[in-house]
Amino acid sequence: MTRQRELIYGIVSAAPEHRTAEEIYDLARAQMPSLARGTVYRNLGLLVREGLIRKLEMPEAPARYDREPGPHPHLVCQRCGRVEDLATPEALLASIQADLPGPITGYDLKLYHICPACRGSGKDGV
Amino acid sequence: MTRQRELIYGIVSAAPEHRTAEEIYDLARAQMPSLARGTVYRNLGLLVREGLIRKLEMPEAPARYDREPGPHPHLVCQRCGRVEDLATPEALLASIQADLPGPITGYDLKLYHICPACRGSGKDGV
DNA sequence: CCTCCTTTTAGGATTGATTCCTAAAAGGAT
DNA sequence: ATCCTTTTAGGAATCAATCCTAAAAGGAGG
Repeated sequence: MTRQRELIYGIVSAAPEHRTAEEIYDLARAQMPSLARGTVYRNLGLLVREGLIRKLEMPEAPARYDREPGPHPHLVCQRCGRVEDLATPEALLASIQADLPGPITGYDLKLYHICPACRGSGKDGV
Repeated sequence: MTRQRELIYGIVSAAPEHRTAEEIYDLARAQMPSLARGTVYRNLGLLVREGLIRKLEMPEAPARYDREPGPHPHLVCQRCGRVEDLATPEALLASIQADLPGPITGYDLKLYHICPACRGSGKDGV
């Protein structure tokens, strides 16, 4: 485990934020200025493949990384892109699975809303 | 409504396939060889904004377009990328909504599996 | 079927997230 | 310290998607 990978994993696993690769790159460079962008992408991919973190593809926006690798739904703000974790609706998935012929190997459930912060300000935000 | 837009909408709405912009571009050019790729993208975006079709963002792959604009889950093959529509699990969504403070403005549920065709062939496919 | 004005198109350049490439540096046994 | 493997830095390359611009097409009056 190189210092670079440890730093990157530390940033993702330390907080519940779901950051983009670029945000992680900026935070990491504050501690290791020579860190290359490609190294961040490669290590994030590695950590995902090892099952330590999870990658969240976002519509019309860069992917975000979740320190919680297990499957669970996400609540996404349509304005600012902020993401929150939700509890897995076991019953719902079981009932859907019951109607299907083959096994479900994974799922991705995103629920969209306008977060309190964005609802407050009348602005259009990101 | 220009001939180009009618052609593009016709291709998406005619079949239950969930095609990529590139596939739609190829099919459309068979009938109108001068059609530009940018025109396909612009019109697909327009049709989505008008609510006539729906855009499906796919992980690590180009977006696909669904002739059914209403919200519903999708069953996605992890090998070949083929997409099928599923019925909306009203109860599931209602129970999730009940636990949240604000209104859900939309959702995206993808269930992953290996489709029968891909399961059959032992191959690695796309 | 002219005219004028607005919208759309073709074609190609551009963008932006992400991946790939290569020589140099770091790991990490022994 | 040595040797071999893995990883990194830095920058080029990729690719879906968007943007740009001059030319073409709509289309409302007449």
